[in-house]
Amino acid sequence: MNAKTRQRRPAFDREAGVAIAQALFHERGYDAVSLADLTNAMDIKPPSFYAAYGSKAELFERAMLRYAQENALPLDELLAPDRPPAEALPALLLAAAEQYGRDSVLRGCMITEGMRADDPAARQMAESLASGGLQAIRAYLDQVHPQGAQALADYVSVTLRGLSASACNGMPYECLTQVARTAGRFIARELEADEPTVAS
Amino acid sequence: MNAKTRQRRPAFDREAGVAIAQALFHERGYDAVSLADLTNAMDIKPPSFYAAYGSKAELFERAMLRYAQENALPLDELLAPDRPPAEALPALLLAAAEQYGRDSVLRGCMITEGMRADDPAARQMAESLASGGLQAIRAYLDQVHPQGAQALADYVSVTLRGLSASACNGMPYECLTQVARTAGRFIARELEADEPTVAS
DNA sequence: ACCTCTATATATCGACCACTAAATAAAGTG
DNA sequence: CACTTTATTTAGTGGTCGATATATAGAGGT
Repeated sequence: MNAKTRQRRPAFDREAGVAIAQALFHERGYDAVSLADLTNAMDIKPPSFYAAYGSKAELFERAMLRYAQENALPLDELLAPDRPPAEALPALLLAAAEQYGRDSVLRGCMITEGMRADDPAARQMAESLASGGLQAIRAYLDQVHPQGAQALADYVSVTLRGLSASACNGMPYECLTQVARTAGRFIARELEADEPTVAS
Repeated sequence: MNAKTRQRRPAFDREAGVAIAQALFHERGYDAVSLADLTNAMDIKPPSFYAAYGSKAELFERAMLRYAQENALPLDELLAPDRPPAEALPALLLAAAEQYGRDSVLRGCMITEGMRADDPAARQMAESLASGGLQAIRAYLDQVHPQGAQALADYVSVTLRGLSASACNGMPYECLTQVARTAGRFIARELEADEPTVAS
């Protein structure tokens, strides 16, 4: 028999596959990454893919969770309750802009952009993850700036979305950070207008 | 022969088809609207579609042009050269927020969101159309506020993108307009800090 | 009435989509 | 070693994608 017998690779690293998927989904978005893209990048066949991850949407969720653990902004530190909002919010915006524009290929916030997927399941996963961050901002502002907390949180949310979308469309790093500094300066000025001096 | 002979409708209204396509593309985005969606909504068959519009991407361009003519913000009036930027830019942001959140189904800016299409041709068409609006903002600021015109234009651009993306993801009308007013107030405060009184 | 031209209808096209049934090679277990 | 389990392989599923070849029905001119 000169017919070459079927060969089989050893089991592939599932966590490494999640990392590969994370990069692909972040770079192109959920809908633009096909199963063939994923299996080619991981060098596996579709049945191995489904045995390991269940479905494209489930892998997307694992990839977003991995992104959140590795790349999410340290909201606990940025929005520490003892930090004044006139300092914390500008720092948050600047940190976001720096991360969104740092890498030339992985641009914007993977979770924010994941909320625009055409697939409803993938979109809800992203929205669920994103709501956690927004709630953290809201909770921080409820503590340190109760009057107008919702309005400020909404302003920050819209600005973060604009930064992520602009980063995805190629706005350069310096431009993103300058916009973030501008918005941060605006916020600080607004807050200092309300409370020029500390109470105690 | 009892076989029913093939029937043929009279020629369909091509401009009405563009209007239908405009609504579909605006509501769901370029990639999420299929040929079958378009031909079903127009009540025509694919060959009629291609005879009339050439391709899905060409129809998307016609739909965006129609959107620009009908729904685009009146930048000429909003950014009239004799209007002070502390008044014009807040008005621009508020007008955008009102339009992006007015309709419950046609949300956000069709052109801004079109820039996120997976199809490169469709994306470039949208980017080309959007650059016109950004250039108008930039040209206005070069005239009325030459120092820091680019930074202000970038800030406005990012805010507009954030408003459009937030509108698409369901942020309510009142929330969008409040954020726009907040950003407008920030801009006005910044400009009045630079030029507290008029020179002449 | 006859012919011409255009736009329609039928019926696909090949490519790609996410996903899977059946067979088999490797790894684990006694 | 023999046996079971697990994960891989090959080879496909049915469906949808954007786009089209061919035939024919209608409109208009003469």
